[in-house]
Amino acid sequence: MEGMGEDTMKGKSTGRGRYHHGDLRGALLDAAEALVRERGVDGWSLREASARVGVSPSAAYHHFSSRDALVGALSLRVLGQLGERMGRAADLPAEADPHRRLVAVGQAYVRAALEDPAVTRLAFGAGASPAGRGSGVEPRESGVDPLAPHPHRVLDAELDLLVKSGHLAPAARTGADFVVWTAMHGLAALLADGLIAVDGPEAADRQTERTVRATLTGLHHEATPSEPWPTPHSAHTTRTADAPS
Amino acid sequence: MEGMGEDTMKGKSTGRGRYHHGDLRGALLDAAEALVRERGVDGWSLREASARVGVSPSAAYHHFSSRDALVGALSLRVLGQLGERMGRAADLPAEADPHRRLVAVGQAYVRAALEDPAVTRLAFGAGASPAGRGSGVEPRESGVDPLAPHPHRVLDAELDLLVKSGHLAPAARTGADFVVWTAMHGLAALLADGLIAVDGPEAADRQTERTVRATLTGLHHEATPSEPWPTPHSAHTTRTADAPS
DNA sequence: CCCTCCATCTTAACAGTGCTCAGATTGGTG
DNA sequence: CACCAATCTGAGCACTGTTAAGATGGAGGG
Repeated sequence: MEGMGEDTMKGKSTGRGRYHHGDLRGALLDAAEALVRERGVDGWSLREASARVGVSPSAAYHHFSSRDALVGALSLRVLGQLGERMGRAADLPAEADPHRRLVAVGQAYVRAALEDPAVTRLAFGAGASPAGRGSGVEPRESGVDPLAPHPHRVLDAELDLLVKSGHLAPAARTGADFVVWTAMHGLAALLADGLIAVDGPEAADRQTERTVRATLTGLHHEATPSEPWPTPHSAHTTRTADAPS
Repeated sequence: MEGMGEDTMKGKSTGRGRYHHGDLRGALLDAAEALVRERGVDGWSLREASARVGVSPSAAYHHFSSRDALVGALSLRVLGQLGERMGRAADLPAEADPHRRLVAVGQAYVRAALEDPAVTRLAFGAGASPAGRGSGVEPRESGVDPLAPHPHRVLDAELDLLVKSGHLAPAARTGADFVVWTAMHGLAALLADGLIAVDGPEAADRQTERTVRATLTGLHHEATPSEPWPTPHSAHTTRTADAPS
């Protein structure tokens, strides 16, 4: 779905051997994303990404001021894609019920974390790195579709819709976005970090639905008893701190 | 509260110059934790931690099979401390109301993330690293109080109590721990990753209370309209992907 | 057409990293 | 006291992020 189409202009094919790559910045982002997916958030190096693109290590520094900047840019791109995905999920004509729309948004959010845990982890965590903020020179945020909405904004719009349609009391609207975001994000983070395991995307969807609905109507007001539940990857049981020789 | 008391047995003082350190493993964990606090999850090196303890870099490898193993052990220790903290918060005689107990547990969880974002991030994220699982030799999980309960277990017990006291329908009990954990964890993760900002611990406490209560009674059934809300550190606005020279 | 400009990329190098291995140093045990 | 096994040291390897100085070649003006 990506990784092909390395140069959009000019002839030739892979860009290997070409001195001027065409879109090195994008290619580096692609390579980094693939590496993150393959080997985890930190299981790769700038040099490796450069080599994969067919370029010397220092070439990357003409597009990103540091490795952290690369990660930050990738984070932005992934967050944008996530926002788009959420928006698309909400606009599916399947069911126009505002509750269902919100559930769909949450499911898109959580599924992304389930399908691509490492990339999602990177996307969420890039802001906390020490050099994350002020390492750059110029803010020109190229490479990212500036129209791509942040996940939080998509959620916010959805809640407005919920109020307008009379499904949420205006008094409860203030800050409700954070409550719902928190719920979605918690599930996504627990899955991405491997602290919880579910078997299959459908199970994740059910869990997401219950979580989102609970924040709206409350666990107290549940009708249907429910099905198989996540299993905790209990760190105390599973993970071990080892001592060698 | 920690970092002092380097050698519990034998005389001398700092352990510097002593060939046998006494408790190098613990000292390394302390140093690593301090470094994480000071410079972020990845802003430190094994060598640096070793140097801070006054020991050669390779000494660490007699206690941890790799750097990742150190991080994993630290994660376990921090999670244990978090569990204890949650348990303590629940047992405060302040208010015995089961709802309030659950809120207190959540507040302990979230406050930890707020006070020590980097360490908390490490604690949660250590399991997802590629070498996290099978890198070790022997599972002897020394150094960690084996009685320290995992946060999830504390939460679970609290929900049982909620059912026993008639505040939660048994039908809704199954999987409710995951729903509540998800909510707490989402807030903690968003705060630790800097995707949300609140001003002061009290604001965080209020947000936590609302979040936990929402998962129980639902946003729909809220009575009191509420106060200042978190501000999104909107990544699209704040963070920038930079391009040099 | 050529020629200059300058963004783009390269080669070379530096300090610092995780990790290994052969050997020095010890506290405890026979 | 002598030994042993645990503990720590020192040197060294392959690799990392990052920087500096020089090569390359596409774009635009003459």
